[in-house]
Amino acid sequence: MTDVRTRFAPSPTGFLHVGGVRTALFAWLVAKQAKGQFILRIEDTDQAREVEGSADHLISSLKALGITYDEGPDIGGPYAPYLQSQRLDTYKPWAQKLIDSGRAYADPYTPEEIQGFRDEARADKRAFLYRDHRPENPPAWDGTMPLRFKSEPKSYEWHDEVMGDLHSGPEVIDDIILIKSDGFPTYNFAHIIDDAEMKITHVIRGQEFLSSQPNYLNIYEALDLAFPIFATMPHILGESGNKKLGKRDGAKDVLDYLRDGYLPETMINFIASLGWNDGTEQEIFSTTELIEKFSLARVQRSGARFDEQRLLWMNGQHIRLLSLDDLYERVTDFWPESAKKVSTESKKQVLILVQDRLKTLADLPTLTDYFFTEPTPNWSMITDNKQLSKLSNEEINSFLSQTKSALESSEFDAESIQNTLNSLLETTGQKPGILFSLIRLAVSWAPFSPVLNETLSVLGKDTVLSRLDSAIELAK
RNA sequence: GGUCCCAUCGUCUAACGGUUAGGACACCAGGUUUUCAUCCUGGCAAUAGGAGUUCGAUUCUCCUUGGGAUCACCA
Repeated sequence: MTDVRTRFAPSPTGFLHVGGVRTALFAWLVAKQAKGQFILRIEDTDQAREVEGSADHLISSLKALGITYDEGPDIGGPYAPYLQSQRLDTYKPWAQKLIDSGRAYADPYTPEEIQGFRDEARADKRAFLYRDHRPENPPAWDGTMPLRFKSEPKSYEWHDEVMGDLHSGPEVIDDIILIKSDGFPTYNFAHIIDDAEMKITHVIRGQEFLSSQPNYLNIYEALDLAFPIFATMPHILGESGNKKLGKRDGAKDVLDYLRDGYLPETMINFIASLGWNDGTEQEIFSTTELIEKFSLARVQRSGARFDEQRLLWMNGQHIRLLSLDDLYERVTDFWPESAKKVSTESKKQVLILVQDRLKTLADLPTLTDYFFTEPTPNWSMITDNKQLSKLSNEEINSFLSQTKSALESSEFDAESIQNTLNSLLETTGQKPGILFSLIRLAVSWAPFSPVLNETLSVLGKDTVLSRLDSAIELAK
């Protein structure tokens, strides 16, 4: 068994979105599982569509997600270069081979003439095939005209690791362009050569290439190349509508998800589970588990919709799995302004309390701001509360005052506070839902906060007492 | 339009031809002698339609319908 070698071969036409990530991820998983190699190759043969800087952007996106490659444009490898625009000399002999064997010829038509043929076919309600207009005596190819493949129309049956057994008829085989008049090869030609040269074993790509697959098979044969293993991924659909997720339909840059506080392992887990599962009821997978358990055969054939709600839930799950130190590392850029000068120790104490509540790292400020700075009282949080709104200001004043004096004489570790709070319930005769909600708001004025006794303990006695004072003032 | 691919709860999905069609997200209702976005329990909710094969079809076959992809000197 030869080494498994898979590749991700994007064109540098913009940012990397979840659809692209999935293709890359699955190819990566196949390679990792087999202890083979994963290669990044940039398909930049269309200078017109190229977007400045997107190759670098692609590279940093893969790195940020932890999808590491063994060979690539920035790190080189045995089959360098990995930028197609730098491989022009590689394609020439292969093109020549086809010319010599009579399987490629110069296309003498102007684009307008071809468009004319196309319109004609359309008017006749039949499919346009270039080979119907194949010139009888094409001129010698001098590089200024497109080089066309001279196809041999036939039926094919082939196997696809994801889609199963596929077939096609001769009517889909045509004389496609191998080399454009600008001297660059088309994707259709270049990827076949590169995959062969780079000894790629598995060609994993999106569904949009399925209909040109028979043409590729025809070229492999003309070139006398063995077929690699094919795997066609179904598309990821946009949130609304059934369209393939693309940049036009609001597909987001994966780096944006990371900036929004999603963990790389969440993105990996989520994207993998879009169209794949291991047959058990497990939902949360570490990247290591994914490498171990992934299989192309279990990839769904139908498209999957991208569901941000599920992504959000999954991110919370992954955040909870992190060790405190790891989490602390990752939230470095997410603390509120007010926490900037606070010690690591204090921030970690706060982090322990909120780890269970974070859904994205970006939730950190709203969840923790009041630990580091004086919160702005918002009395409507009391009047809008179903239970608290029934209390009169006198009652509020009284409850808070009793709380204050009880806490004044209490030790301030979480357990002592809990005892103090519990006896407070007895002396005031209030339900926890009312008394504790009141205390919570008085010290935090936040919509959500962690367990009360621990929150108070971390805030510290002085802060708690002074905030209770302020609230008592407000209730007067 | 031609060709190809696809079709289970709203969404992601599970189910050697034999299951009360399972799980997860979301939603709803309870619970956790403490709020809450955590956690726990429960509920709602699906095999697109029609034939056929079979003792028995979500599963196999065909038709219909629906969705998608592709028909570039883009990838």
